[in-house]
Amino acid sequence: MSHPDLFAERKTYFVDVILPLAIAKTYTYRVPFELNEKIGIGKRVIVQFGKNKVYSAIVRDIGTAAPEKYEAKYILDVVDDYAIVDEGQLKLWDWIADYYMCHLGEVMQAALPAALKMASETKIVAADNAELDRSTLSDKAFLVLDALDVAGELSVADVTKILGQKTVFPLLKSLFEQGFILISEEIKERYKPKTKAFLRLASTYNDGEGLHLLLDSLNRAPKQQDAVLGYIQLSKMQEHITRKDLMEASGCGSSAITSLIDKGVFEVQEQVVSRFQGVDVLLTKDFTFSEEQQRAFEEINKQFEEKDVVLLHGVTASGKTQIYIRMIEQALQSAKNVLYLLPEIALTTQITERLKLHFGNDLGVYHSKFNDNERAEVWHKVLKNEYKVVIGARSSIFLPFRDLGLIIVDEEHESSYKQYEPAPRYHARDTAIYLAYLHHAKVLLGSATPSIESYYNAKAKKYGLVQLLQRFGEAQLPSIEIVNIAEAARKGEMQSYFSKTLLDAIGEAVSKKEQVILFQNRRGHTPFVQCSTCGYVAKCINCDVSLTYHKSSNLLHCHYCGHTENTVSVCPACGMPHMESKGYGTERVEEELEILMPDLRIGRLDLDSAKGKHGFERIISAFDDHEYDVLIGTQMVAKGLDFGRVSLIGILNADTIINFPEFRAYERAFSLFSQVAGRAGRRQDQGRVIIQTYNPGHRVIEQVVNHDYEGMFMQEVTERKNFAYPPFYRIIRLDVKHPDQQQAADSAHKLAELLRVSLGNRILGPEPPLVSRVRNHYIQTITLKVERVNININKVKEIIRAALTQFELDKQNAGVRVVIDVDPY
DNA sequence: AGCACGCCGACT
DNA sequence: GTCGGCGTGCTC
Repeated sequence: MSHPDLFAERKTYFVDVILPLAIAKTYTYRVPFELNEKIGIGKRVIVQFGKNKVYSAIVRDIGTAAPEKYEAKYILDVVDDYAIVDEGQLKLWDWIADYYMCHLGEVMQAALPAALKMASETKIVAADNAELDRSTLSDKAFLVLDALDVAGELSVADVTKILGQKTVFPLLKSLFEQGFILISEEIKERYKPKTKAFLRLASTYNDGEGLHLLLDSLNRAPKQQDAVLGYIQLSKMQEHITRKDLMEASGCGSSAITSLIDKGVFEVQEQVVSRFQGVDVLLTKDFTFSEEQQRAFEEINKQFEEKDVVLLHGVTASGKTQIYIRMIEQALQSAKNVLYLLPEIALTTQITERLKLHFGNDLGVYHSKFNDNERAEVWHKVLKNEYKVVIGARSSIFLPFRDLGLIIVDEEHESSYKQYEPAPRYHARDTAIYLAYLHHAKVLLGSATPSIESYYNAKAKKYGLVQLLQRFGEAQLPSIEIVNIAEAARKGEMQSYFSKTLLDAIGEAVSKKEQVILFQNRRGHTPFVQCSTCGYVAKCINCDVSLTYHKSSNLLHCHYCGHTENTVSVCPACGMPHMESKGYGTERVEEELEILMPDLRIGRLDLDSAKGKHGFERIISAFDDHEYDVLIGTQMVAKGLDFGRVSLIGILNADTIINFPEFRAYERAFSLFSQVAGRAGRRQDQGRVIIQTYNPGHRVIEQVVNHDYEGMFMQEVTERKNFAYPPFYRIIRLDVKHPDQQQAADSAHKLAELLRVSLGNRILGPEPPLVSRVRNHYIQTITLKVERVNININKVKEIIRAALTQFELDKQNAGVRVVIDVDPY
């Protein structure tokens, strides 16, 4: 039977696709007739690109005009039955590529979890799912699984060979979705989540009849009967029943239960349980607002009537989280979805647990410590609108939201919202504001120490502003004391890196069974080793930085490229055996404190100790369980963690942070110290903070002591205005990189001149950055400062693009890489 | 990003 | 004489 009208309708379609590559253009492919029905914007298609590379690309546009200058290749297949990104998301991608001056393909790379980006070199492995039924599978699927059993791991290209066909993605996709295979990324997990074994009655006995039969059959085992009856009783009251629960409730012993498990009456189910159960007393499911919170909540809503963005400036422990929860509930009531953004590091902790308590299965969590299969799963659930609320880190702005009503950006000032490497170098807070605009949603920014930009926008009435300047309940602001290190040393009151004041305070706190956090923003043992005879400093062979000694590995580490080398006792430059350790990182602080106070139980939290999927949580929960008296850490300890028993915070050396040569140094120091200080005394007692410094009179120190955010802000604003920094100017940074120092300098110079033609003295540099060589590439930085008013930033970007095109045309700049960072942090 | 094509040095 | 170094340009 033929359908003539259908044939008459047969059109040839061409699709523009986004490839997951750093390429400027989209590429046009031809759609074979048999795929006409399946094609759609936002679906993945399999295309060959170049000689023998196959990618999954995203359809961006569909048209009917054939390209004139070349013969379009056919798309090989359509992977998806439904679009995995919608047009709104594609608009967001466009915006990011345009605003942050990168390629669409790079945005796609950042946006999609790897499991949705299958390419020919992607590895697949068999899932650990022996009980899955293979009998319904097609011959081809069977063949793939068989091969996997033998080889353990296959690349997509291998599968192509095995099957002798080009289009394997739909098959792999269906195997992935049925749980037969995993897309290999991080399947190895070092630390298992905490699980508990629960009992469940086998499903055959779940109905009345089955149960009767069971009880009859247990006639001669009264204890087992009791156990089953006890289970039935318990299951009416609680969802999860442990062996222990059942033994207590039914009065029967362990052996009766074991027999029942052996008989298959009970099934044992391992369930992941939270490590943070019952930590929080402030936040039970039905909390009541303080008057202050109620006022803030109402105020936010009022501001939202006029403003799309509201900044909630609330001191630490003022109860912002409760307000967020109310805001979320409110959005859900109007059937809107919510995105709650947090910095990566704060996310792995208590807040997630609290929100879980509140929103249960309506809550999705998304961050980089999830392996890729988990991320793909969240993606699909968001797509199907199964989550009402998503809590996530930076990259969760890319999830395929349906109908966002509210985006919360918590810890709005956090620099980790900005992605450095690789492109897209986007700022999740700023991107979230655009995302909200696309959804006609509202944005609530929250911070105890707002970024200068956001606070400025609030003061300028661009954003709404709501302040919450009292701590919740009884909690008081901590008292902050300053110790002048130079003076203490003169009086002989310094032992190693600790003043007498600090040591006494530690002793006192610990004797009261309270806990202490010590803050030293440097990891490793010794930041550099130097020869005391000739001044030689051990440096990285690839980068222009000193090597940090790590005691745990007994190696010198480069924190920029990861290079390590052996330690030396004899100076390689002058041959004298006078290599000395200079400075101190967290490892050394730990070591010294152990010597001074041997009875202390000391934990350490830094990038090194928090490695692995659950490394961070392991340390945090150990500290929370009071397995340590003291936690020594880098800025990781500052991020949104609440510990009820911490009464003392020590900042060992404030000066390294304050004196960091960067225009945001004071702002950062202020917020970092305030955040760290905020960890002290979150309950009734006033916490105590001790800051050791060589500059006790420094204005930032004084502002921290006086909790004077406003003062810090006013002074910063004045300086930023005088020296042409944000929020008054935009900054675009261009890093010119080349393995040869002279080449990097020459090319950077040329590029700067090209830019100056139109942009004049808005162009600064080139000059070598703080670390002028990384991974054997020399760097020259050109900085562009553009007024916020009266200048069309898009024109400026056009000028930059034109200059870059011209720059690349010049053969003398061959091999030079230019990295653009818009709004660098 | 990958990969082929292409033009100059140390080897069978 | 060739194998192979990675510089340059293209991929629908």
